[in-house]
Amino acid sequence: MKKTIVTNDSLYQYFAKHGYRLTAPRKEIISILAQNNNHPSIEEIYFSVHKKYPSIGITTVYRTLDLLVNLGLVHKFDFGEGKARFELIDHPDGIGHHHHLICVECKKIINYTDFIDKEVVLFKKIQNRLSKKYNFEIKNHIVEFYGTCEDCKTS
Amino acid sequence: MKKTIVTNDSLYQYFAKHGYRLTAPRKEIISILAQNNNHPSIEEIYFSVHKKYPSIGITTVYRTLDLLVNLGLVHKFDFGEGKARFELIDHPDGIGHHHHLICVECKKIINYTDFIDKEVVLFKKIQNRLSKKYNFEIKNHIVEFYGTCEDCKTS
DNA sequence: ATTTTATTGATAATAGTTTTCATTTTCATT
DNA sequence: AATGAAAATGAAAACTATTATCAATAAAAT
Repeated sequence: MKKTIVTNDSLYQYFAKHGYRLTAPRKEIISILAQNNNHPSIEEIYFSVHKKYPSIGITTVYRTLDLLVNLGLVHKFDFGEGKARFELIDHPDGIGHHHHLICVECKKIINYTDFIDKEVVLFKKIQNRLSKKYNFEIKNHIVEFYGTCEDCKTS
Repeated sequence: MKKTIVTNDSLYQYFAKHGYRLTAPRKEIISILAQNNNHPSIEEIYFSVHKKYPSIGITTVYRTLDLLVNLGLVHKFDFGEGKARFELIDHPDGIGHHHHLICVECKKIINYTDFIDKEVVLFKKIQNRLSKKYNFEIKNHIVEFYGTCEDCKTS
């Protein structure tokens, strides 16, 4: 799946502009996220990165994800499993953008893209108004439907 | 703030139907939630309930909230603070329904109701299609905009 | 009344995340 | 290229929200 990844150069600029450094472990973590749109957890990211960069510590993964969230490059999800999950933010109207159906029982997550167009058009409008009204710089949004999935309805 | 609270009787029926009992601590917890639309945390709920019902243990609060979420009466939020927050679910088109703006830095939460009508109309349509397509029983939805608030933009 | 089943509360255990701190790396400036 | 300042890293310890355990209690069914 193709993501609208920024080039290393412009990423570098972006980090520098905010006073941070685009180091090897950070690049590796971003690269893993770019290959993966299944909202991986810290542990999953850690293991993936570890293959290419065995010296990495899990603390760095935590810190990097935190940084990426604050830079507005990554979104942090909590689907009720007791651990966070992460995903690179595409342009909200770009390829790859999706919303979620979440089963409150088994925590299964379904990505859907139906209606995304209509949702995005509405949200763009809402976002403009809200950011002006509250002087709030909106970086991304999430939409989630909670309920019971096919498998858990019966049992 | 008025919530569309079910009466004790019908609540009782609802619990019974699912094989649960509407006990004193559970009633107290629900009552606290009904008075409070500021998404309280477990600890906050615990302290509130404790005033009226001092013998309650925090474990019961955890368990009850978990139950209420599974029954579809309460929504569990995670705003990135490392702890959950809860809120009674109103009818999605009813009074009190709101969406959120969340500051990724200071975790401040702004409830907004602007555009709720349009959002709700669209979501009702989406919800119908999704629940059929995925055979998923949707109980509620959330919409959240993430970004940087007024105060944190400058610093 | 009695039996069964669900619920409760205290405690202990778990797991995800954060803090601390000494070491290393990166970048800007010689 | 060498140096110094600032930022980033990794290991370990500390923290904290949440969950599991288990004996005691309360509620419903018989």
